[in-house]
Amino acid sequence: MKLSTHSTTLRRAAKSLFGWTALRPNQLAAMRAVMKRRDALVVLPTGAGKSAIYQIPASLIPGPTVVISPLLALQQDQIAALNERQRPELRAVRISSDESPAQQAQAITEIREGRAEFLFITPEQLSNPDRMAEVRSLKPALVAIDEAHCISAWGHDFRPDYLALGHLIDGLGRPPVVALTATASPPVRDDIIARLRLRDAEVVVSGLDRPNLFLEVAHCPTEDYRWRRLIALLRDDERPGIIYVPTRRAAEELAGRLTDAGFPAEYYHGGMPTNARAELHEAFLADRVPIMVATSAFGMGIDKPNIAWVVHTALPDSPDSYFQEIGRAGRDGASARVLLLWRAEDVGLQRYFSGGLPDETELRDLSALLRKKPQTKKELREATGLGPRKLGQYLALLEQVGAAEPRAKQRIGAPRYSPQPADAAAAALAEAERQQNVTRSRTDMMRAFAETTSCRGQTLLAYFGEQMTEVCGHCDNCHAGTSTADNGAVGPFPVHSQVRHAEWGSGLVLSYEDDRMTVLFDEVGYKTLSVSVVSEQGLLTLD
DNA sequence: CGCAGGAGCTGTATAGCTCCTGCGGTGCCATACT
Repeated sequence: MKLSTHSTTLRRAAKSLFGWTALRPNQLAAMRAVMKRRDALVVLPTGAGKSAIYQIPASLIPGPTVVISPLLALQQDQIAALNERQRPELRAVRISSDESPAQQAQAITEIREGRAEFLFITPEQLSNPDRMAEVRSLKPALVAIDEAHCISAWGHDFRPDYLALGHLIDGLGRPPVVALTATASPPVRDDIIARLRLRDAEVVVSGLDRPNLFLEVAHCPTEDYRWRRLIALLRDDERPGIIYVPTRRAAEELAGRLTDAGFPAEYYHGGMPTNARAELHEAFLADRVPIMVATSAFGMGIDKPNIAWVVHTALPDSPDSYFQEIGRAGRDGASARVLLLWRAEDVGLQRYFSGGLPDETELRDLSALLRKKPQTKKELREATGLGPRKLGQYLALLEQVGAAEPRAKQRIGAPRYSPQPADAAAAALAEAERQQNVTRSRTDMMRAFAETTSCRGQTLLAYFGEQMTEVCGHCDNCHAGTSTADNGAVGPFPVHSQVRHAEWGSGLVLSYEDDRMTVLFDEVGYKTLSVSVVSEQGLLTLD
């Protein structure tokens, strides 16, 4: 049988290349989809052998594999791990701003001559049409998108080239695509599939419940109370852990204060020199740093089994970030503690980060400029006086509404049938508002998680579209006995059904909890509604 | 949006209040220097 042939081949390759004697059912299902040249979206926790899902099939399929990965440091680790094995069918090279033109040319040659299998690259590199043509000529047989949630998390403003990945894959000749991530809520999964334009994708999702993590939340009205809760945990548990703080300054100050108090701590944030970051990262992995105080910069690529606790000293921007960050604890299966110390005022910072709607006039002028002739970002910056950050955000928005597109030689122009500047600006502004609504509603959901007296495991997993039939038994509310056990609560509309609200438009029913239901609306984001009010007043209809 | 820190006022406590201003995350890349 053909399927079992693939399974046998895959198992044999796993044994030969990695020395593994078995593959997990999830791994095997995803690998078989890749072998059959089907698109796939894989949501598995880090450490579950996620990379092997593309690496093993890639070694078997003729033709090279393009690996799109967001961080150069992460790429470096992955390339080193592959090349350490000294197998030609696993050899990896890369093209990035870290390589000289000569090194870049050599990487291309190695792939072309079949001496290397994997080409690691960032979306920013591929968005250069000249680079794209070069990679396309290698005739890649597979594209792997690592940390695929970045498309949703970063694409909209921070790294706009992530948004264009669908186009970029088309530019490579549309080989099969496998997208991988450790966390993705249902709307984020949909976003990944839509943006990458995956066709009939095989979606592999593992169970998200982490029974060895004890979830705990404390409302901290004063700084002093927060400090005492933190110290209590550190006294209790001398194993290594991470403290997430909201700002760079908080990272430096808290690390200093803890060290003075007899808890040796280091700090880590994105404003530090690259080599210092690399050293700290390595020291933490090697158990030489017991306590790491960090901003969200400390994250991807931290695959350390014995992280025993994760503390947040402020409300994260979303359950997505929170789940990703607490997920780094207890990978070895040992019991681990997860503590959120928050105040309502924390929301202010998140509002600032999500703030700043574009200026419609500036958008219109930029759109008009693009219609005149294709220009480089530098030329556009000089002509408009916009900062690089703002310009990037505006161009991404205009691209989404069909009023901008990349051209050769790093220029950006207007598509042939692009809308009039005034229309483009209005559409782009509306899109920015929609994105802001959704982002802010995620923060609302994070706050709801912090404030709930129900089971936290159920609440968190409901956000990710997983309905737990029992209370989790590993959170503070379960421990205190306040978790209500009216499991499998049902309401007037089935979970995952499409509904419509007169004001908020269409949305997706995510979960029920007591008398509350959570709906994700396309335009305004997450909303929690009272089931009885919805029923009595007929607020929702099936869409 | 909310905070920290400085300025300035009050009005006699060499301190305490209020107001104002500036700041706040995540990382590619390119370019211009040394």
